[in-house]
Amino acid sequence: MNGAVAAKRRPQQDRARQTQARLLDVAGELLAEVGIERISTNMIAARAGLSPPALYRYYDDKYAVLEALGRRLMARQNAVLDAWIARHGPGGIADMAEHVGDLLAVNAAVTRAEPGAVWILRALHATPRLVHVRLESHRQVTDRLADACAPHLPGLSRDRLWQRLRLAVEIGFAADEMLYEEDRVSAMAVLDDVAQMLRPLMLDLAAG
Amino acid sequence: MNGAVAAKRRPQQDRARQTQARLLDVAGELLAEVGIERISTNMIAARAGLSPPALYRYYDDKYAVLEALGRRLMARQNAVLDAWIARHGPGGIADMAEHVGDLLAVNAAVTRAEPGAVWILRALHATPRLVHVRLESHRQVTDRLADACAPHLPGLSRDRLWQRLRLAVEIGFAADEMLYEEDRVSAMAVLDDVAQMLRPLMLDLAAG
DNA sequence: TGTACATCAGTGAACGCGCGTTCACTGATGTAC
DNA sequence: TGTACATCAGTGAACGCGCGTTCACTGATGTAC
Repeated sequence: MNGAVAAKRRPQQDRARQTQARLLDVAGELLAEVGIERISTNMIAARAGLSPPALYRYYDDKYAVLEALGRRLMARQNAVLDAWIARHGPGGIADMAEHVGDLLAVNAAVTRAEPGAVWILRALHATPRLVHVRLESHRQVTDRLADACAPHLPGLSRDRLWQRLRLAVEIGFAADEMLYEEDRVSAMAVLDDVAQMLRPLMLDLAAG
Repeated sequence: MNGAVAAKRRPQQDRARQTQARLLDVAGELLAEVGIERISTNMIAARAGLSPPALYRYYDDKYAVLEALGRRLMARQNAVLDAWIARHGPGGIADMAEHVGDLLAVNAAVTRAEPGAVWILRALHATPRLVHVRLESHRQVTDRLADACAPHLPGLSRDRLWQRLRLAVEIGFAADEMLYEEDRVSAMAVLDDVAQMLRPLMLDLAAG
């Protein structure tokens, strides 16, 4: 009477864990090289040095691979977000507003480090069966920021706070993504400008 | 000795022009329904009530269809931009900054009117062979805005102006796109907030 | 330390399917007289 | 107004290919004694 369908079992051996991670690394590379509408399970397996069926030991189907890839990237983004909140959350809205540029910078660093990161985000965005992953992640980021801000804004409705931060999150990610295709702008200048724009949006919450 | 490869000849009859437009309409619908990695030329032709080879009378290949679809949407966006510039450009930076909300609103209206508009934009974004279309369009929008602003900002370097506006353009489109997947925010509130953020960014140009 | 055995990781070969595209063709439309 | 003819719009059938996925299997690793 244990578990109904029970997804995939987690790998037991070290070799397997490496293989599983390699599949994601390779999928990221391939997304960047050929895009979401050309990538295939056979391609991913081949590049990872595996035969096609091996992939199915780790993922239920093609979409499960891409979803796992997206979730891994977003978990890394969440980790730097948590670190930032731990450092600046206690200092209140003013402290967070002042250091919003740092958050953009560390997030950009995560994206830069992951192979094909920007193509992962775009693929999730452009695939109906996967949009929910990105959406959930952005909402989760917004939730965490709202949790960090709310204690310092006793008079403000949670809903209004959330909506403002949601927009800020979207803008932060959009600016980061833009840097990967637009080479006519300076990365530093853009991140500075975005920080400058988001600061009043946050401080405004405290004022209003 | 006329033209080398010469792309596709433009259709001569009315019937043909309607067919060509219908192919794009249908492609937009299908992008929204099945996404970039499931859409196919056979699918597009079938939904348009045509046999597969008919599509090739109008477009060289699958990517040409999607590119044409993207360009048609962007031409419509450019049209409302031009109207806005014609109305508010002569009034100077202050007038434009004040009415930036109108621009966001009419642009959002264009997106809303086109079937699958948001999926078109995402598909362009996620397909290596098509990214250049979106990039060119955003740059063109930025150019036009820079042309409108430059006469009122004699002291400012064109490059700095352009980079600022480029960011504003990206943010405007990102906010518009967000509205289609995030139902926890109010469209009006978001567009208002974005307008409020972009206003100082523009006025700042005049001041600095 | 050696070995028998259980479990885990990965393979070779194959499947049915729909893809993008081309060919030689037919039916529809427009034009000249 | 009628008709012969040129051009344009769309079709039926087929192609080779790589897709996602499954099957029954083999080789690698870990464990108990």
